[in-house]
Amino acid sequence: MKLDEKMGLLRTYIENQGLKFTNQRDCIARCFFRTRTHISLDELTVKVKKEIPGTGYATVYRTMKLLTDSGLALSRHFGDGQTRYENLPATGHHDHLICVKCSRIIEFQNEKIENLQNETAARFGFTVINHKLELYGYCPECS
Amino acid sequence: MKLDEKMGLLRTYIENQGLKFTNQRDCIARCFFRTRTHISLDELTVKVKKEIPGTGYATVYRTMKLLTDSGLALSRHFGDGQTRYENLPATGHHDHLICVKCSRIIEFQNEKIENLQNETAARFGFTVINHKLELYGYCPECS
DNA sequence: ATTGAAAATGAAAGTTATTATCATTTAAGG
DNA sequence: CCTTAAATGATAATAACTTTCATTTTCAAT
Repeated sequence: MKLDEKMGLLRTYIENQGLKFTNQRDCIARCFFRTRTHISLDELTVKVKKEIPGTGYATVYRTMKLLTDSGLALSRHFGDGQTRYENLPATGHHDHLICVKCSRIIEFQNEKIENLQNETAARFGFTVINHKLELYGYCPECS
Repeated sequence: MKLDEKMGLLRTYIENQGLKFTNQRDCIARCFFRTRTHISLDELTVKVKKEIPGTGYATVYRTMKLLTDSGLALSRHFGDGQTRYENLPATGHHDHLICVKCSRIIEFQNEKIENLQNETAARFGFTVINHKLELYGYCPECS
């Protein structure tokens, strides 16, 4: 999805909720949409402050809540005690390979795994709406 | 693995580390090994206090750290902001189906998924030592 | 059994990340 | 331009986890 498209969706979401589209929200969303990493609130706040210096952590926090509620961002926990936010995958869902030594994170997709997941869930009568698959181990450099 | 076997492993681990096997550790470990749920520190502390009333949260915390370090317990995060501890699966690894409405957790195993995971990781040169697969959705009662 | 050094304990304080509060400022429709 | 509800930023409150410290306990060596 293109940046403008995301910004449009955000604007719509905000208006539908009777909320207001502010400078800070615009800036925070753009900063976030630009990132390719799994960014934390602290890291994002630093970026945002470079563009709008006075911006408070609380505002970044609240805006990321908006973004996750609207489905434009995903929040995840990897193992350090921080919530990290990630952009929607370009195409379909993706999962993570995490190096336990150097903390490198690689993303991957595997449709076969997804299918098996749905099959398995169906056996228990579950309807899956989301999933999380993380493989922990050693990356090529660390093993 | 039988209870006695686990207690033996714990004892060995503790002795090898030059630590001491205390009443509290014995009680906390037994209480934990008895549970079938994903128990939190608070919940476990309640159980332990029924057997050794004075026991402090910090001791339970430290003992569960011992248990996870020694590999006799697994710690997990599901979505409420709590660390939960679970017993080693009886046979192989298992994963979780989590109902987003009623929070029910069902465990399952699927060897085919495991194999695909290893295959996928290998393509990136990763050596997998552990993984986490959680499927979020609606259980039969909630859907 | 007694003793002494090292470790464990429990209470309480300290951390850290997250969430809420509140006085002030701002967006956006009329 | 006004009004008013919402947003902001500073700060306080929470919640879960982790550490500290004075006291107690374990356990190996008497």
